[in-house]
Amino acid sequence: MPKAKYEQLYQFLKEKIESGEYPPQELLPSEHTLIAELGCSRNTLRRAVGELVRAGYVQTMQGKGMRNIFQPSQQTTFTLGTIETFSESAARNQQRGTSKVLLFSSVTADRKLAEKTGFAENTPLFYIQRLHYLNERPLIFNHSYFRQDVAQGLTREIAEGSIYRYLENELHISIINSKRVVTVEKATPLDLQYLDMGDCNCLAVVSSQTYNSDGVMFEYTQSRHHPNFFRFQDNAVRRSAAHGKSEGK
Amino acid sequence: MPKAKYEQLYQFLKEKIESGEYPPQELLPSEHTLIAELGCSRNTLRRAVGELVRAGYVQTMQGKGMRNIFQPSQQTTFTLGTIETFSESAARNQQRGTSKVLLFSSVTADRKLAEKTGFAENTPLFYIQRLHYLNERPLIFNHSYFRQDVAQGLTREIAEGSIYRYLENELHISIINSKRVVTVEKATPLDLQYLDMGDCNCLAVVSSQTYNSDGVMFEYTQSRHHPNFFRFQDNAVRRSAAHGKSEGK
DNA sequence: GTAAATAACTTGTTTGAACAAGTTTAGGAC
DNA sequence: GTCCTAAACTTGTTCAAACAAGTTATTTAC
Repeated sequence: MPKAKYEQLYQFLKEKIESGEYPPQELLPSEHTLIAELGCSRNTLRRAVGELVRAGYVQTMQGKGMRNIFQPSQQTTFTLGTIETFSESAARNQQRGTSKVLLFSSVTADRKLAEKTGFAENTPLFYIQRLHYLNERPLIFNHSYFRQDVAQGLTREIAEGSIYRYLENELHISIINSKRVVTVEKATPLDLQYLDMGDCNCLAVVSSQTYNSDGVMFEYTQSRHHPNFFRFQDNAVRRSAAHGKSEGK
Repeated sequence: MPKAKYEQLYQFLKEKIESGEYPPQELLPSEHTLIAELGCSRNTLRRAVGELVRAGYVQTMQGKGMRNIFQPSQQTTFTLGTIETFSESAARNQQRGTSKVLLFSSVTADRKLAEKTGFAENTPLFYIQRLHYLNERPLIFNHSYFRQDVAQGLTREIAEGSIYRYLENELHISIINSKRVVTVEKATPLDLQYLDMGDCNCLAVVSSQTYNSDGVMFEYTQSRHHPNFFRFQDNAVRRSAAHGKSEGK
């Protein structure tokens, strides 16, 4: 449902690449050709191409062209750069995700909690513990804190479903961006109790601070992932690199 | 040394934000104002702003403006979206990084190694084990594989210094992009031997496949990070989100 | 005073154009 | 043939303009 033309072009080219319509490791048609083919301006095409580069589908080289570098192993559970809920991500991978609320409570941020989460001291918060299952396996143990004055009317029943749907559709809060940090931590007794971790004593922890359109951080969530099923993907682009000389053929 | 104007504007605004010249949590001057102030076109300014958004410095809201959401805890050891060598990253954090080559050898990819790395079977490779220290502490155990036909003339002496400097400056190879995956793995006896991990039996593993301008993957590196010192940072932006309504003041 | 309509902002998208810079191809001198 | 040069590509950057869409402030009608 993207209405922006550059989003449509991005999706269109992405699907053509994924389906193998453009031969792997080969150059795509030039900008000039694509513009004529797709009926758009150069700027709009380049915007779509820029996203393909960031997503790791193509690499562009000044003077040469753009090369298809897609490899079909890319479908993974988690992607970077976008905010996705657990259920959205599960659906995208055609797997069944379910969630269980272990705890729904109200707390006030003390010094220690304020330090950890980034909320101001004495802020009234909802504290929610949730367990996420993928195909009946408990994989993620979630600790979430929501500002009570922003997430007004949040209940345990809502948390059983989708909190974000409530925030966006009912409260009309717009989620803008989320700062995330991935670390590795020792497992707590609680982790060991709920996640079936075998003999691993560490897990992957994704801490995220989420902001709304007023610039206030309204959510802090710590997602503790089962080590064997955690996978974070990224494509890095070398900035302002001198491009290589041709080697002929 | 960035010559592109939008890069200069990005750096300029980034530094102004970091130094507190723009008040935190407040709106920055409007595009119109900044254009007049900086002497550039709207497109060029917006390109710089787009990078600030991706880097998590500002959030933009249609109709409202752009808000400074920088928080000074952002200087960490590793960043996403860019390719940095260990020494570059250490220097940026004003810490002393040293490296030691544990093994320099030639191998040929068998089926298992080909499966793991993504190289074709029977590809001649350099296999290098390196240990990276930060402030005398061993933190990263690196397993690198380089295609011999691309990294011609690579020696143990070069690996003691900077491999990338050799590839870029001597061989004139241009590194374009790198696909990375972060996972958590059980520590091997080798990990335990070299990294002082205490009672943790898992570590963070960053596997990366790096491509040159000919689209050939010439490097596969598995970086095994000490769990207590691993930190991966990211800023996610909610795509095509409906922006929130004003709440007045 | 209140509320609706309007104007004046803000950022978001798209187009067109020109030039810069890197690569490949074609042609010419020898 | 070889080598150099020039032309014809390619992508990269910057500018200018117009309109769309969301928000805020102002004006107008009652």
